[in-house]
Amino acid sequence: MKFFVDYRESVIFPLLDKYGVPYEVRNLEVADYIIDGIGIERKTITDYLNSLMTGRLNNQLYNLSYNFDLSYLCVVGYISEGLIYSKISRKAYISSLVGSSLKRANDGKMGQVVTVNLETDYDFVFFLKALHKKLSEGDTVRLPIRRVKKKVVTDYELAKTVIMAFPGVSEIRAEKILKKFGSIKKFINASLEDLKSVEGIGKVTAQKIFELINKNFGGD
Amino acid sequence: MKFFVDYRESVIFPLLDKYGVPYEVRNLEVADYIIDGIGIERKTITDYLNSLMTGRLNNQLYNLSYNFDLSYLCVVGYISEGLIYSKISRKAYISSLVGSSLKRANDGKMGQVVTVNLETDYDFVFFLKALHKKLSEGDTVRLPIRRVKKKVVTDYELAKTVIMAFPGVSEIRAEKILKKFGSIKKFINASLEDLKSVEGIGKVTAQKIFELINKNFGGD
DNA sequence: CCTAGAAAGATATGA
DNA sequence: TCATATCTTTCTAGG
Repeated sequence: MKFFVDYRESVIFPLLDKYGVPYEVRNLEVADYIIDGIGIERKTITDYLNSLMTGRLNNQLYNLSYNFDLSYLCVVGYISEGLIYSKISRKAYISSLVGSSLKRANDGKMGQVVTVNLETDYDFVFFLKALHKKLSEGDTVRLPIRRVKKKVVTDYELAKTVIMAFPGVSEIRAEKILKKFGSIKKFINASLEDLKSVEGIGKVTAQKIFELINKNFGGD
Repeated sequence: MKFFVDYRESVIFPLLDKYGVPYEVRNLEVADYIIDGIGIERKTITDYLNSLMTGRLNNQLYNLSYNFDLSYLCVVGYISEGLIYSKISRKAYISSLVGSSLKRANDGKMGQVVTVNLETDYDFVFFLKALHKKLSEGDTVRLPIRRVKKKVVTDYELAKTVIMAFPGVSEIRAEKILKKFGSIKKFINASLEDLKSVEGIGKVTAQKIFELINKNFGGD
């Protein structure tokens, strides 16, 4: 997965190198970093407070929101320290946190900007690394499988776990499925009608399950 | 505008009084505070790190996301200080920030959870006040909250998750299985020989998987 | 959330 | 086919 860094972020390059984050330098227009369509803007706390004062922050948030479905505004530094040397009040800073998360275009269709406070540039690089890793793994989203904790796991529990891995199926439905079809194989080979006939599974869930079972991802 | 506070948040009551935020005490199920349909959960940094360790944080984030289009997880305290007295590594903490912002339901339709770090309970109360004020003013266009356009969870990921639910199969093997068979259905209907022929799956694992797939647990 | 290390199993080799 | 050694992956426990 490509990880683009704006050439002006040269202070961060050595840290990226040090912590083994592979990147490509570019001249980026709207953000300092882009990973997989997600924009990241890095600001020191001083920068942040200044932009807040001049009103430039609003524009930048708008740009991020306009250009990315999801973007991060990473504020690097210790808040209290930054506030000491700034004319901005603590109150105004906190209000800005509220404002940035609520702000939207009138059509409500713009992207979410998430403001993150990180203490140091090291933290920031770890943040980038974690983001890069998560996105590469596609792990952002996989639902946790509720594995059975006990040491001795029965086949019945294992089968249930497999069935619970389908979207929209939790323990109760899994039990009903297993009761109705008897085995994983029979469940997988069930028709859409059969799936719908399970108590607690409606047509939407049935459809989703059915599609997932049959969907082809290539293969030999 | 109604501002509901859970009765367990009594430590915050005096501060709310002091700073003139009008509220009503309730027994709230899914959040500590609710303003205009927005849920707010307050956690000390210690709580946050503990929940992270036990995995409870995931459930709580899920609940927030499930119940509110927009919700805030407010972490109160100094991160560095919290980390000193915790078994969680700094890296783990930062990764958790990434994770929480990316977490979604598999259809991408759930609410956005915004994690905010605030240094003190005073800051937290200012945060509430600012939020209450902004929402009362209605100067922010809030709804509809953006829905993620593309599926955040691909079907491929879901299929992988299902396959990973089998004992002895984790990410690497799941990918190889999906690559070889192409779909869940073909995998489930594979012969023992076919299973064994997947790279990384020997006769022991193949046998276990095969038996689990075909084992009958009764059924109608 | 991460990391480390144990445990389990896969694969390669040689007889 | 089996025994052995080495390597990979999974999975759990601990931080």
